[in-house]
Amino acid sequence: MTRAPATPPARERLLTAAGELFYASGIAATGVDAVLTRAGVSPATMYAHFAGKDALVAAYLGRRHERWRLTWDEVLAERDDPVDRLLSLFDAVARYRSREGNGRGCAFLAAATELPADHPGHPWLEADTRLLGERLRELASAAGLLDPEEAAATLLLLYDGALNRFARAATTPGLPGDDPLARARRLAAAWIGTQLSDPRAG
Amino acid sequence: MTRAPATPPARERLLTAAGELFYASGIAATGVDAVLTRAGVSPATMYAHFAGKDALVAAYLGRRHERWRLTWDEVLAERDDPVDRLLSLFDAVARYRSREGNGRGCAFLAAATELPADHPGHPWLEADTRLLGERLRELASAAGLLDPEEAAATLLLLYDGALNRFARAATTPGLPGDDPLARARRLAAAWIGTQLSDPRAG
DNA sequence: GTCTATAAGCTGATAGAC
DNA sequence: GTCTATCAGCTTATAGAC
Repeated sequence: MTRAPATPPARERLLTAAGELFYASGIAATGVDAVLTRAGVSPATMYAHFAGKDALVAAYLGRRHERWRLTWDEVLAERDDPVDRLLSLFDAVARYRSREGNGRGCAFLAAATELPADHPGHPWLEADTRLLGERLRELASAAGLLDPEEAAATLLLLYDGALNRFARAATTPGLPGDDPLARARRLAAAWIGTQLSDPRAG
Repeated sequence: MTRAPATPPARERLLTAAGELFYASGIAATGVDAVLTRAGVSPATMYAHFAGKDALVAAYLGRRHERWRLTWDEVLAERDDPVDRLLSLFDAVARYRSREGNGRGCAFLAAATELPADHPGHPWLEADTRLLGERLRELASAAGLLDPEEAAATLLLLYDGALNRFARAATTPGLPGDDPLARARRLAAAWIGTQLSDPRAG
């Protein structure tokens, strides 16, 4: 009855600990020792599961990308109106935040500033960028916007802005307590409105 | 005739080299050796000018903050119209970029993800955040906007968004080649327009 | 067979002595 | 300016517990 599961989640605990520490303190600043201690895993076990720290970092980024994509899928599945589907980007971020608690902005952008270009985790950064661009272009097109490319660029600007505000708020406590995500969504909705009603806008 | 200047710019060369390397490769990933080599300075000389790497990092951030502030001052001095003065934020970034070439987004935000909260350079990150907020509130107020706080938050969202787009573009080459800064300025100008003409907006 | 505990080697960076 | 001590972080090896 009180038996441990047949496959003890050593790898799982490593990924969880790595996710928390890498995101909270930065990748370079987080030592392997800290991850091992938090996960309660011995070095030998870790190196049996991952080739090294770089591989652990890559797995951390891959898992984060996967969860973000699933969250967005989930929100999209609840939306029918084409404009709502386009704006679902912001709702998905809100849900991801409430679920995983990413109070320090975009993990992929943070990783991009820390990792060299040939790091094994780098493909995940590009995957994130590509997913955002492609989906937004599709959704904008489906919403009947004249220039999907333009729409994607505008929404990405607001999306990146909101995430960056979170990152800045994390470093400077005294900031005004408004919600950047709600603001970004409002601005996006207003902009989409101008695109739908006035074909000459731009 | 070929005499070196009376005050050889050892400290200056160090700050220049540090600025280039820290910004391009990240602070944690850049070793002191690399800075010394690029500056052509010996370790002893460096430790005579700076207590250690942390102090060098703090000086790098301080200098960057100072130059950014001066650039914005410069642009502001050329603007008379209150709305132009409010939008000068984006023109100042453009000028700073063309002058210092910051192709990888906001150095302070990047530093914020890399440095621990008790790092000696941390006050500069807060100084940057404070300068942005205070100035924008003042300029928004002078421009006659109803809610300067709201205006500052909106412009900061767009400002952070543009800088974040630069950072993302640096990691993923295949992105569309539009100018996020021009887009942010356009969106800001349009939003300000709604605030001036329609007092009930929000 | 999988995981833990401990310890030691290696690399490179920081710091300081000469 | 050179050269070396010191230290931290990553990795691997050994030995034992469930």
